[in-house]
Amino acid sequence: MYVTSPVSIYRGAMSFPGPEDGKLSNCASHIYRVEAGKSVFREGDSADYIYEILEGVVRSSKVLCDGRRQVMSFGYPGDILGLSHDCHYHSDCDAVSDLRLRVFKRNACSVNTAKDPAFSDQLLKIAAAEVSSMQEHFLMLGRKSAVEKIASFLVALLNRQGEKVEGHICFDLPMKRSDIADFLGLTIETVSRTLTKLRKDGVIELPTAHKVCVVKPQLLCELAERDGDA
Amino acid sequence: MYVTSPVSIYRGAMSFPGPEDGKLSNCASHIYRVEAGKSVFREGDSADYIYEILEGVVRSSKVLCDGRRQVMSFGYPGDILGLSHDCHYHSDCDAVSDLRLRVFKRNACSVNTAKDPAFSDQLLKIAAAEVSSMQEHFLMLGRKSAVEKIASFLVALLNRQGEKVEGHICFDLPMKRSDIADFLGLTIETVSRTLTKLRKDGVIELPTAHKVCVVKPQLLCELAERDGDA
DNA sequence: CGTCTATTTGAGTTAGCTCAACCGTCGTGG
DNA sequence: CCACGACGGTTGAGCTAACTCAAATAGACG
Repeated sequence: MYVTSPVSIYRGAMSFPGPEDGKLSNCASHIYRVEAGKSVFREGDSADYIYEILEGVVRSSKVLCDGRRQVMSFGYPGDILGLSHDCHYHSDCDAVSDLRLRVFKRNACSVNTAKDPAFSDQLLKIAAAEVSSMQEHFLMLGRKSAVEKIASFLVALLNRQGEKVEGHICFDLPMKRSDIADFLGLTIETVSRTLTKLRKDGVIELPTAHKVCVVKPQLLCELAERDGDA
Repeated sequence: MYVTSPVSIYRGAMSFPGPEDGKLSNCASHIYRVEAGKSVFREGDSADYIYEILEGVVRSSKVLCDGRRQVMSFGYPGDILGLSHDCHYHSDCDAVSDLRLRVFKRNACSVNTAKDPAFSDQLLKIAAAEVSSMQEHFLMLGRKSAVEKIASFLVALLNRQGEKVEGHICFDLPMKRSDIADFLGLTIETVSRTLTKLRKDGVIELPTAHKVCVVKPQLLCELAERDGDA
């Protein structure tokens, strides 16, 4: 019933309806590059900037004191990072791949970056959409099996990133298995085993560990919703 | 490290920093009552109104086609219900107890209820706070044990609702066990067993099934973060 | 070629689930 | 007034999906 993207729309962060570069362009901005593996900002940092992803993939996460981690979202081009209701960021944000970001300076401790009603309204819409998609993620974390979680994740990436390659729909899986595990509330072993199972069942192919080709998209979608046993 | 409220701030919905009645009062509004057990709105309904809870507790949830349910949040007085980025609500919303709501009419399909920049900015702040607190819930759903989940839940209610009663801090638990289970991603049996365990360990008392007295708040907070075995 | 890290695979364990029985409370109707 | 049924909550017993621990394999890089 709800196979809407449980990825990409989950950042620590807000999402644009589409990668419509320039929506925020009425504000002073400049371009910022971040190398894969480096941090964009940390939880608790002064939230001085809002970022729009132009290129690359980011990971937004939180950690418990004992090291357990929850990845909140993966951000893709078009997504917005760094909205906060107070002066500080509320999650860590790291570059999964090399990034190109557009940076907007915030006004002191205001949520908005500028006293521009249209801009504020745009951010509100983004925030409301964000809440809505986070709710999908709740369903996944709380109520889905490992197979359903992995399938849902792949379907989301497929919808966001998929490209036709000789009959199959393929996409990159730039993040590590541990990132996927922490996103779905699983262990790396379970992620690996489940991907292997989907491969053996002929649902997907894994040309490399970071490349997925979906052989049976229909079946994958069904698995995302109900834990079929075929 | 993060024992901030994983409840109440999670509605399908947005939250006020505090129960500051009247913040939205620049808009036409009236009062609406809903009986315990009745629905306020359903997922997919036309999102014509935004609600502020004046009295009572609401449950916001989503269901999968096979009936599995995830409760997103419980809303308490001061919380805002019904924000949407498009024309429809994105979760079901039901009265856990008798409600008194303040109702605001939305303008067509705009997120905002009125062309009022200050109001819009207020909603944005609420939405950003909402996102931030939903992230805490992610950590809980994805990474915490049953004891930690229940303890976190009780701590959140304690912070929001707790009142001193002869030494202990007590509060109501108006929702059913199944609501708690669907909120925490557990079964009713596990919720019941875990509450019993906390009672037997002397952490809490349960005068009735819907009343909690916290005997050892400090210990409860520790359990909320790390699954101690005492 | 060797080292380091990521991933996969295997074997055994367990937290939480399922199924089932039981109990208490409350409202209804004889 | 009491019997009865419905519903919500608790408790028990056994099962299983996912976890933990451990080892093997595969790339990536100097």
